[in-house]
Amino acid sequence: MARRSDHSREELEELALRTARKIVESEGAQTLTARRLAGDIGYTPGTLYHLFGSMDGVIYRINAETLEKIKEEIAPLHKRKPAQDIPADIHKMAAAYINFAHTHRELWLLLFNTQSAEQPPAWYVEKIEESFSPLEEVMKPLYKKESELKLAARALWSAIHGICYLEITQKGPMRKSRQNATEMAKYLITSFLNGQDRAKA
Amino acid sequence: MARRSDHSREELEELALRTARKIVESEGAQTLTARRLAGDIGYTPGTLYHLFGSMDGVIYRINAETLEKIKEEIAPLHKRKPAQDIPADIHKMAAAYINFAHTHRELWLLLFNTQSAEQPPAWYVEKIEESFSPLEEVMKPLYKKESELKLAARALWSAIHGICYLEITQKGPMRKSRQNATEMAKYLITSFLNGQDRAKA
DNA sequence: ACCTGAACACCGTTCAAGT
DNA sequence: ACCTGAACACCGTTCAAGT
Repeated sequence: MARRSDHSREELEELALRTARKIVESEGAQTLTARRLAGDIGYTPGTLYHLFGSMDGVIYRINAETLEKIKEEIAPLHKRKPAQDIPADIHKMAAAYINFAHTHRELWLLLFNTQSAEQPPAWYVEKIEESFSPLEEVMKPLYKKESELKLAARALWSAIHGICYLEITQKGPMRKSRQNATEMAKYLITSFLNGQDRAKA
Repeated sequence: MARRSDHSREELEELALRTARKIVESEGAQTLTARRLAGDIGYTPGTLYHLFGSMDGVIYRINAETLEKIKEEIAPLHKRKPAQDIPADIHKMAAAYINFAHTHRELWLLLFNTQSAEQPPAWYVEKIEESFSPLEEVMKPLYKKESELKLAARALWSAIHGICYLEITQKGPMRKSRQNATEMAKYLITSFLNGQDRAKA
């Protein structure tokens, strides 16, 4: 059995989170249990509670990392230097989001398809808002009013997410095919942006 | 203890499903367990496996009922007699959907926020497709090509669902307020339909 | 044939006791 | 202070045995 001298608290937390993420990625969210995780890192369940407070605490930490990764995948697609093609940037972001959900299916499901008993901590809610900011930034030039920007960006983001979610979970009316979610998102974004141009004209 | 003479198989199934739905509605999906449900109807867990095969089997049956209810709430909002105001019908359907999710929160979460180990049975997949048909029907006059109708209807439905889902689960970037999901859906639908008109013109 | 009841192999979580 | 290990109160599921 491992002893406290083996790792500092920080090292132990990192080891636990890395191992937990590996379990989820390779065997799904269902197999991430306190006993399994503790066993894999050579400690007992009690240690996890000492470090993270609860299993939900572990999950929030993993999900925060996943949100960070999503943001990293999406943010660079906003090229601000040359003459901006905003619709193209939005299309790229949506495609990157859908692609992330497919390539990191289990982590993405842990993020969106898990219900925890606890209320999410404030730092986690903040992470959610951050992960979403790149789209709002790209869309900024399209709106004069801050309130309309927020409404439009959130509505569009939720829409893209919904298309992705129903495809991945197979809980909506659509066939199993990766092409479809991307295609739907493309169609939706194009129509949405067209409609907004028109409303302004 | 109850005996087989007390109920026919059909009666017993109905009793179990009615009781299960009541448990979910009043105490959430988490409290629906085999032992709890069996206890509430005066039988043992084994009986539930005899009737439904598994707890997932029970959940699919409840979810099928919920899909039926959703369809019932949404279908009548399509008034086909007078001069049709298709956008108005779509707005009403979205509002009804979002309203259902709020008034039947726990049943709606059981439908969309639960991951089962089993593959959904064919009759359940059929139910999903059916529940979604009213929107496709309303949108039909807007499209010449069947394939575009399908793409547009599914994209829009998924989008509305996504807006609703992220509000209810609080997993997306938005504040807690019922007004917001409805408002976002309104904005999205209006822009989407505007954009499609324009693409056709 | 229908249903039980006990068992199997697990859960999340807590906390006195050890080092 | 850190971690254990045992306990508490549960899970879903199976299946021989009873009626």
